[in-house]
Amino acid sequence: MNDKKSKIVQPEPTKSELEILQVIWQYGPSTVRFVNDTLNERKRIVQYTSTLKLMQIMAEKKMLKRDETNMKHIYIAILEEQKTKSFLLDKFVDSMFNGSASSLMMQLLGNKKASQEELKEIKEMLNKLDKG
Amino acid sequence: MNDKKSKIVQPEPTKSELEILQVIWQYGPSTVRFVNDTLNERKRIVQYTSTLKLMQIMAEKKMLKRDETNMKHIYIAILEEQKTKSFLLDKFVDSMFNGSASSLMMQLLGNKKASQEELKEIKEMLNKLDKG
DNA sequence: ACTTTCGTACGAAAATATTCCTAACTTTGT
DNA sequence: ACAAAGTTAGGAATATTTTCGTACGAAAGT
Repeated sequence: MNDKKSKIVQPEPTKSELEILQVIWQYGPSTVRFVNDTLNERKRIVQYTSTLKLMQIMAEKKMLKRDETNMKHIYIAILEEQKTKSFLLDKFVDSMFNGSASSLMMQLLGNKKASQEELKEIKEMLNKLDKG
Repeated sequence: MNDKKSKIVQPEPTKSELEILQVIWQYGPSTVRFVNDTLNERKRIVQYTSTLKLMQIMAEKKMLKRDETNMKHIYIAILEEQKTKSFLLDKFVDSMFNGSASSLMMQLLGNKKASQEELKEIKEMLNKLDKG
């Protein structure tokens, strides 16, 4: 085993890093300017250089990679949306609901978050799983 | 309006605070010693005084209150388990799945976390909701 | 050509969260 | 009575995350 670190670990994005990832996942490869504007619109006011810094750090951490061919660097997500969300959801379920998906559902169904609409969707989803 | 701050906000426990809350939620009012031992068993090594300090801070923040009648202070959860978990789940769904409970379910069902057993439970749960 | 705007790099400050050392007091065991 | 072990208080050190100021170069507008 020659590698210093042979274990590949899912890096765990911080809250702010996640916000940035969400933007890039949604819109694809983006400039700092675009990400920063989007964050300011939908989240909160933050200086351009703060977003820049964070995205640079994320590139170091290999969460993003960047295309430097042009002056305006383009940042591309390395962390995959599905894998990352699945990983974080797992951790969340583990720590909050002792690993029980159904406990989480319980909680969710007791929430206003789960509307009639969604309940229907969820049921359909389950039925599909059955048949498949 | 006489209050300095009339808005009641759900305090958001940090990761470590959450670990402590979990123990107290599970076992009820506890001493620092008990919480620390439990954390060391199931989570990770941490000095007694670290746990103590954290629990003191949590008391200041009104996440816990303490009974000081005896030398061994007893810490009691003020944050309610259901409310807190529901609140955090909400935030999680909002930030990760754009508020969509069914998206989260999707993800969950694609996980090994949702076993056959659990799928069954979840379905029963949904059926009960229908009839009720 | 000049000025203004926009971009990156870099370091440092600020804010937050976590850990633990030391001191002083209490209880327990011998 | 004394030593050992357990307890809290408080401050400080450390670690982590987040924010932003400053410098400087590139591009765009006039």
